[in-house]
Amino acid sequence: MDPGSKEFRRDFVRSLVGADLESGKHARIVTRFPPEPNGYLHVGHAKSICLNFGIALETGGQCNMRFDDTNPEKESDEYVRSILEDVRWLGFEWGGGPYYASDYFETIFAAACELVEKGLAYVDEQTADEIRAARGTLTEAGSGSKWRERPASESLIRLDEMRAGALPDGACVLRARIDMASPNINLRDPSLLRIRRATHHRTGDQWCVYPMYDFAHPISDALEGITHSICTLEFEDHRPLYDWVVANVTLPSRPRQIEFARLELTHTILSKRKLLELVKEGHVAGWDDPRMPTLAGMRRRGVPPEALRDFCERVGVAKANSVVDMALLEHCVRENLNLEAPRYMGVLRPLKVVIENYPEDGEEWLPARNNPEDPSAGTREVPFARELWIERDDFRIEPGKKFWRLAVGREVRLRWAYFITCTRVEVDPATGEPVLVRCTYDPSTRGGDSPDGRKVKATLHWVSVRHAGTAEVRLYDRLFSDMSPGDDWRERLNADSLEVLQDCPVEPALAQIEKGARVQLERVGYFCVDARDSRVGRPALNRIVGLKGAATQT
RNA sequence: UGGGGUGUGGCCAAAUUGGUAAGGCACCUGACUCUGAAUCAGGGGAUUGUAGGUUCGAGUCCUACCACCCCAGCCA
Repeated sequence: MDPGSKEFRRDFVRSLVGADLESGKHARIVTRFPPEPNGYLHVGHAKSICLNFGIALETGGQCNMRFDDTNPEKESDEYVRSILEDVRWLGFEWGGGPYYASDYFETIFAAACELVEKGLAYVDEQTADEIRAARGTLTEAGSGSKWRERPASESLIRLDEMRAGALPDGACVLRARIDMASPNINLRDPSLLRIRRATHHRTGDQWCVYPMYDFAHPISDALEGITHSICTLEFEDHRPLYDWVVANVTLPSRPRQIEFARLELTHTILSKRKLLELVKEGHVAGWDDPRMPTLAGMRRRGVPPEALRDFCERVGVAKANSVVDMALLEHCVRENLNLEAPRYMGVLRPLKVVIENYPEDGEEWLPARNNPEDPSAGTREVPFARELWIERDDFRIEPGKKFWRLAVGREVRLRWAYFITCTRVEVDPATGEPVLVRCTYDPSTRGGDSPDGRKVKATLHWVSVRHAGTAEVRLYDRLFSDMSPGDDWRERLNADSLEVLQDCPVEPALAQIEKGARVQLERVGYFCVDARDSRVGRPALNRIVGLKGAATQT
């Protein structure tokens, strides 16, 4: 793609990148996706992944997969594995690597020495509390540490002791000497290195001094030749510090940081802390619960990665914090699945129908299109017999004006089969609910069309009682009833976010479907055959998303 | 309160050097239809945060104000 083209410059980040390419500032673009391996990836990360990998793909550059693993106490190998799996699932590949900030610890330490030698950093022996107290406030300047002016040689010795493990945790910290009176608090002599005796998931006990994000990130970027370091808005006022490091440390390149607004979605929460609480408190079944906005959850739910990528393209990239409507994600999923998902018939809440003029032990297999949107998907055969299951919602004892499905005296079509007319209904005297619907069929309408051209208003899905397989159906819905759950999200959990239906009759072909398959249950919605809980002959179907205005209305 | 950002229809989001508000989602209507889906065709909705100013003309320039977000970790 031509980076100068209007098509490429869809958003302000791509515009900046395109300009740098056109001006010749960079011959090749290198971006990076730098998660900290301390949690699972969610949709918000997907936006960043699509942006960074997308730009690399579109410009013929590269995007490095890099772990920002500078805080051993919170990070683990389990997270790096899940993150790599999620990125791969989303559909992206990285050339070299994956890279790790921890691979640069030696270089970062050398950079620390360089800064000290230049008089741009010093080892501060105040306690964390003292440092905090001296930092000042939003409106008052901070004051310099008594160690601020100590000779470089002295700091260098301390620095070596820090690295050698001669000093206890918290004994001192390396600080940049910038400006204690800066209105930007990030510039009031920020900490660069701290002592932490913790086993790192990759470097083990090799180090007891670890760099802070603000120190490690620009150096990591520069070492990898990153041209554009794209991050979220909250790092905007860290940019002066990022630039300070890049300018004052001897580095092979000068990356540029660009910030964009992170994604937020209605009806869910995306903060790592809240997601963790959701899991820990048992509101969901785990990180990959299909209701979770995590990539693992969405994958389990059955969201196609293509749909998720499409969604990320559609939300756009800008600097205004915004909350995207969940409906957009659902739209992307439907649009993808409408073309891709083979159709089957299955009944969620069964009601028995007897075709009284159909032979007692009669049976016939009728051809059905697998996907009306895609002729190449072919056809399959569906068994028809005298006793059928239909959806309870498709029958009404007292049909309203707007209800045009089955009722006594009404004629409807059974998908791919026959026209049937309801003659009477048997009702449970206790509840008043219909328990059996009696109908007659018109043999001349075999296949679903009437030779005399008469029309029916409704087409119902159905399953032969005798031939039915059974499935467990999990109806997933939005995790929160409220558009923006906020901090009292616990009170806004959607009590109906999961409804499990056992023994739902499904057509034989569906009972045999392979795990992981995504299908459409006609007139009901899109489902994914759960990879974990399905058994041969008894699939567990996760609802990905319902059909628009599904068959459960008046 | 200091600093850094952002404010365009319900939700996102465009708008070359100021020239008289794209598009998508959502919603509504009609057509079509063997999925009340899809598809197709229409439609409603914006005094572009507010108030002034410059200009023949401002979302775009100037001034003031308001609202919201981020920052005082030895987290990222």
